[in-house]
Amino acid sequence: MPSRSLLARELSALLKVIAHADRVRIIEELRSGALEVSTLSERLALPATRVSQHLALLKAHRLVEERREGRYHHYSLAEPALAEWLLDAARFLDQRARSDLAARGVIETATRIWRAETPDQTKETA
Amino acid sequence: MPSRSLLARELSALLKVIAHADRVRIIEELRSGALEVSTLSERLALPATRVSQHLALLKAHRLVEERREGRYHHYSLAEPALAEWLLDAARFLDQRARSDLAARGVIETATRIWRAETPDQTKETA
DNA sequence: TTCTTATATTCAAATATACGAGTATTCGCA
DNA sequence: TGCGAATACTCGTATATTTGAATATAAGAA
Repeated sequence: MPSRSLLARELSALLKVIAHADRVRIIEELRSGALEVSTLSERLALPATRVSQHLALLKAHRLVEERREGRYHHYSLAEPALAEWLLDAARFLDQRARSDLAARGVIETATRIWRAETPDQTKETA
Repeated sequence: MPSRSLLARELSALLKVIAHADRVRIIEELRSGALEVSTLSERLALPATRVSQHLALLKAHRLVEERREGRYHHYSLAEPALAEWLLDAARFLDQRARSDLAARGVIETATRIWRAETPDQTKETA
């Protein structure tokens, strides 16, 4: 029954792609729609090169899609639900981290913002 | 506003812990209750040493809990919902992998089994 | 065409992770 | 007490990932 371990391998590969602070932030930022590399670079305070590299990886795994328009490349989530699923993982954070973040209201705020900013995104899985 | 990037770091750290085929399988196996290292070792066809190492990592991040009983150490998911959340990620797998797995019915079967085997687990977090 | 901006690619060094082998530790039993 | 089984820990090595710097491409403006 290698199909089970196959699924495990696919899932772990997927998680590996997302498991980077920069990429998590990129997915966060893309929750409400497409953005260019330069915009992401500003918002996240990261060099554009780095953002570009992360986006290339995310794109290679079909987590984001690229739409070129002139010299700007717009990136968007292939599955907007990904952002919600990801934030949902906050449930499983270590208690210390969770209470720390909860104290600052980060998770709650993020949840509210994400849900508010992506009202219909979940439906249109185009 | 470093709280956002703090959340991203915590989430990525969490994903990093799960992002290994062996550990995904361990989480799968633990979905229906506690198991010993030796049982996991058999079921997954992995050396016990390796299983033990993975469990130590999962435990360090409070994803699993240990209950010692004699010389057997029973491990269980700290949050049984983790297994469901993880399987849910199959939605975001690359289309190629997804259709391959779908053709074999792996995801559907797994979903059914997992849901069926974990009816009340969500409540008894002991 | 030349210049400028936006994004990609390549390379090498630093860092992190995975792995097995060997060695502890802990427990139950005699 | 001593032995064997179950699990944990500590290494060194192999491999993978991350990173910035440098270079390359692509598109619009002059």
